[in-house]
Amino acid sequence: MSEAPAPTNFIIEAVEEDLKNGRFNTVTTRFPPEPNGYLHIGHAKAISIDFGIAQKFGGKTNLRYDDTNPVKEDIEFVDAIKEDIHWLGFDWGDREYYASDYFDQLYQWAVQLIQQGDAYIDDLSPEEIRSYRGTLTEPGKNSPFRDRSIEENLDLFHRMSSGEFPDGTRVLRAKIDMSSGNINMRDPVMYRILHATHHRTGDKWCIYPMYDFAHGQSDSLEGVTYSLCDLAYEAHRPLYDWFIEKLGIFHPRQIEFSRLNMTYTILSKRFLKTLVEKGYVNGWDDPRMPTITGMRRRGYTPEAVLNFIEKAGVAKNESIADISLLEFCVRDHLNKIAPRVMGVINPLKLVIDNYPDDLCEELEAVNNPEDETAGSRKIPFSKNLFIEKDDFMEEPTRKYFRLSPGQEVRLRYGYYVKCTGFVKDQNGEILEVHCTYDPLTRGGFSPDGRKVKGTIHWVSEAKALDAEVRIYDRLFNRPDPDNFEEGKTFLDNLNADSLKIIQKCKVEPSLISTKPGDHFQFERLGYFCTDLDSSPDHLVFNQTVGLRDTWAKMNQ
RNA sequence: UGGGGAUUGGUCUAAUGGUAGGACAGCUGACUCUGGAUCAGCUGGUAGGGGUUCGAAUCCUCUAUCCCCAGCCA
Repeated sequence: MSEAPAPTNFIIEAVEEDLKNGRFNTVTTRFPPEPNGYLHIGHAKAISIDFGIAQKFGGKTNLRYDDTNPVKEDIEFVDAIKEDIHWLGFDWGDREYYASDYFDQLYQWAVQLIQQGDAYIDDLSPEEIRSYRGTLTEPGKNSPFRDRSIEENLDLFHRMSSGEFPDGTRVLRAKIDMSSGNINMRDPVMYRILHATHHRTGDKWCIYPMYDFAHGQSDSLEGVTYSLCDLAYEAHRPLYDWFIEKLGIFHPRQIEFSRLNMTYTILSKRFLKTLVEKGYVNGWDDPRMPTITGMRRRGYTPEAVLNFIEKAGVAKNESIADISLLEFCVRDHLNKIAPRVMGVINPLKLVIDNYPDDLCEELEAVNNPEDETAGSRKIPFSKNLFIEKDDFMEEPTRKYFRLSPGQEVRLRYGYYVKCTGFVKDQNGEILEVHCTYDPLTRGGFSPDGRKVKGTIHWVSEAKALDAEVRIYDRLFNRPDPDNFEEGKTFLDNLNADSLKIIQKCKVEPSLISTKPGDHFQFERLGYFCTDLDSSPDHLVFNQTVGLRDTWAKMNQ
C-alpha cells in the first residue's frame, strides 16, 4: 500500500504561517452547531476540519452550541449532536460550551459599545429598518434615532432587557456605516427583543444577541484562535473583526472554506426537515438521509465518511462532490473489515438430484479473504438449496457464466454442480432448478483441474433463516435535486424507487446472533448492516452499498 | 449597474515563475473459489483575449461565467 501524501490545504498553510510569524502560538478551534436540527454530512466536513486542524497542531477543539435564538432551538437536538460527533470519533473533553453561557458578558459588552458611542437603540419597525437599509446598489440612510444620547441609549437598552417593550419594537444596532458597500456593515442589529423561553436560560432574558454579536465574542472568550466557517460568512468577517476591535478583546482569526455539496443529495436543513415532516422518509435516521444518524443506520462507517471528506478536499471553490466517491470510500473500508456471509435475496430453489436426501454437511468458509485474522466458519450444505434468481437463465445470453441448462458452476465453498433441468409453472415462472453434483469437488476444488467460469452463492433450504432486506437507492433521481422547473419543487426530483423492502430473503444460520449495527458483505451482492429494527425473530438488513458490478454494467 | 469570493479533465484536488500530477468516475487487459478485491495500462484539463518573462495555471491587464450579501435566522 502506497503512502498517501500528507493532505494539506490553504487553512493548514495559513495556520503554519501564523505560528511561524507569531500571530498565535497555540491552536484552538471550535465546532459551533445551532441546536435546531440533526447533523448531516456537510457538518461532518466542518467537524473534520475543526477537530482535524486542532489535532494536527496539538491544539484543542471546543464544542459550542450557538443557541442565541430560543424561538428556533431545542434541547432535543443537543444530545443527538453530541452522539454524532462522538460517532465520528472526535471528543471535546470538558469543553462543552453554549453561547448562552455568555449572555451576561455579551450584555456588558453591548453596554460598553453604547458608552463608546458605537451602538444605539433604534425604534424603527422591522419594515422601516429594511427600507432604510438601502439595496445592493443604493446606499442606506441613517435612522432618525441614530444620534440619541448615550444616556438615553443606556436607559432604553436597560428597559429593553427588563421586559418593558414588546417584541419587535426596538433593537440595539451597531453604529457603523449606512453607506457601506457591504450591507452587513450598515448598522447591523446586535440585539432584538424576544419574549421567549430559552432552553437553558429559561425566562431570564427577553433580549437575545444576534449571531454577529455573539459568535466572534464567544470565540474570543474561549481563546479560539481559528474560527473556521463556511463561505457564507465571508461577508461577515469585517463585522466579526469590527466588534472584536471595538471591544479591545482577544482577536481570533476567521477563515472560510467552501461547504460540502454532493450529487443526488440535498443538504439544506429546511429541505431535510420537509422530507422528514411530510413523511417522504422515515425520520432523520432514515438510511437514505444524508444525516450522520442516517448514514450510521445505513451502515456507513466513520472511517469511510472521514476518508471521503479528506479525499474531497478543502478549498474555496464551490464544488459538488461525486457521491460515487463516498460510495468508493464506504466499499473500500467495508471490504477490509466486513465479514463475508451468504445470503440470497431473491431465492430460487436448487435441487441436487444425486445428493443424499438427509445428509447435511458442514463446509468451511473463509470469513474475510482480505483479513486472515478473521478466520473461518462452518456453513451447512444439503440437497435442497436456495440460489439467487439472477444466477439461473433458461436461455443464457452471451458471456453469462452462471447456471443454465447443461452448464456447470461452483457453489461457493461447496461443490461443482451441473444443471440438468428446471421446473416451470403455468405462467412460465421458474419454480426450481435441478442439478447433479460432483462429489470429488467438495470445498470447491476439482481434482482434475477443470475450471468453471461461474461461482454462485447459496444457502441450505433447511437451515436458512428468513430475513427482511431493505435496498436503498439514491433519494433523488437527478444529480442536482435542488434544480427544478418553475412551479415544481425539489420533491418532484425524488426517486420513487429509493427504497425496496424484500421479505423472505434467505440467509445463512450464523446470522442468528447478529446485533444492530453489525456490518457484513453478502457475497457477490454488497455490504449490509443489521438494522435497528432487527431481532432474532425477525432479521432486518440494510443494504449499505452494493458491490461494484461490472456484469450489470456490461448489460446496460 | 454596490461589496465580497471563485474559475485546472465528467467530478474533486495538487503544482506557491521551471516536466500540469493524484483520486473518483469511465474504458482496456491480467489475475481470481465473490463478474468483488488486487494489479497493469488508457482516455481526458489550466474559462477567453492581450501583456511581462528565457520560461506563466501561477505575475499584470481586459473580458466572460458562477456563488454569497438587502432576517429583529445562523
